[in-house]
Amino acid sequence: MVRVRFAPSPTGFLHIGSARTFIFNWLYARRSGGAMILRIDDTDIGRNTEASLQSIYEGLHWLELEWDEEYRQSERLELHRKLAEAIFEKGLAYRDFTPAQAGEGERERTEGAWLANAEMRELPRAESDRRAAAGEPFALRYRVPRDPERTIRFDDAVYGEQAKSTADIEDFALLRSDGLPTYHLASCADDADLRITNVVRGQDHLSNTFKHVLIFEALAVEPPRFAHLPLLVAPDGMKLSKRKHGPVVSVTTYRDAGFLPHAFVNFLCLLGWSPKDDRERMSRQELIGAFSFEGINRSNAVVNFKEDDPFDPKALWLNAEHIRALPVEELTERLLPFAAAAGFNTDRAKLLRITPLIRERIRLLSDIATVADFFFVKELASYEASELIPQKGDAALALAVLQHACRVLSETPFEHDPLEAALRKAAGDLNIKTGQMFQPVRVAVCGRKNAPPLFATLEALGRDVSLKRIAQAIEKLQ
RNA sequence: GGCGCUAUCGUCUAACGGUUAGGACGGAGCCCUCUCAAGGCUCAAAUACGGGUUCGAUUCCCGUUAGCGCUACCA
Repeated sequence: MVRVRFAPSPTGFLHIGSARTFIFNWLYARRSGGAMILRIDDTDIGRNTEASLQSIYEGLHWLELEWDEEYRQSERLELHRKLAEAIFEKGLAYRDFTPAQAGEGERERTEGAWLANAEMRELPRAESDRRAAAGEPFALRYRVPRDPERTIRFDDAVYGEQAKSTADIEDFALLRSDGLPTYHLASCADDADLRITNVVRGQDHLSNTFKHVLIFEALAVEPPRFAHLPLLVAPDGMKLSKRKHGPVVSVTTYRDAGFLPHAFVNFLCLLGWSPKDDRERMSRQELIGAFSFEGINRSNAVVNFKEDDPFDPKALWLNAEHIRALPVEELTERLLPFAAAAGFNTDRAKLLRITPLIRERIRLLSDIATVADFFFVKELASYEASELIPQKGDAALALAVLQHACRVLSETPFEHDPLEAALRKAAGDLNIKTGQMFQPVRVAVCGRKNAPPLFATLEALGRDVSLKRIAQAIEKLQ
């Protein structure tokens, strides 16, 4: 039974790289009929925030990603301590009474010194026990095999065979001097206890994995299968960080801008993974069906955002693709909150008529605010009278067109086909091109030149509004 | 500094020794057309560099360079 986990530390808003890690875990779990576990890695109590925790839940819920089990490391500290103790009793760890380094300061890197605290490593057990009993604080360090040195190995599902000499692994901490477990210990202890079969996480943990293999060995449990994911980086090649790159790395930014959760998941999947058959837009089922570790790349992927445009153009395109693939009813449902946020007075029934007119013209759900405003506002924003003048025409022609349109429209049924027939005939009456006929009418009713097809627009707007706006345009021209 | 990982169009990627190095986004152009979109077609655009191995390297090996990661009693 496959068991995978996503283990965020609640120290900031949900990062898109974290979301992607969740997704790859989830895809693998769903594909193999396994369990998806959410484990909150909150052992660093000082840095945890409730807001961050909420942001994780919020982001995951928005993405419509669900999990089967949930744990908090802070509630499992007994287990961590017990296992650390067991490792110590086996002689595979030692107490380090060196006071914790204050501040970050430059550490001396004289040859080998960083590897271990030789004095503490060799401290006789009796003395170690005495000092501990006397209440002297200590950190517990893993006693990495030195003599003879060994090669630690594991087979990464993405990066292949990995090997590292113990001569290059430092005596890392298992327990801090306040008794709390470090990430390495807590993570491995929980992975072992929760019977995690596959650890899928960011490549920044690739070199840590050797330490983890050592911990599993000390715990006498078979390590899980590892799969490391290439990192998401900024256009300058730097690892995406909440601090440096701000809102563009936050999942909620994409939600608020009007990305469809499935489109965003689709986009994230295509960063560092490929179905290898040129498919781009994929449904969730297709993603689950196509997912494999073999499809994962080994090099970092750039999220192509810019300062003036926070969204990767491909993400925008993919979102538009998903929008166009959505049934009108569902798209309308998704659009409703964005229409409300734009201050539009609307209801489901009205929006249902407008959705088909804008679905090919929006890339983000929030685009409804700028693309469909004229369907909702009472008064059109003011525009230049010159906009009403058609190609190869003048104000007089515009005026003639609008006056004629006014007469024709007041006696034409406001439905697509009759409107088209009437306005085409009107162009004939005036002996002008259809474009010259349509453009002034379009500007009059929409307030601008670029808008959805005219007849459907008129139909959606209705006779009263259309005629009123044409009358106002005529006034503007006089 | 040490250790590790990576390197194909601007970006995301395909090609697991033999291809005119493919697709997508973005860009340019054309077509369609009542405008804008959408759609269709076309074009420009890449194997970091140097050595090997091989009849033949994007692909395998070594080196260089560059980038990234780890090197905390953070995760």
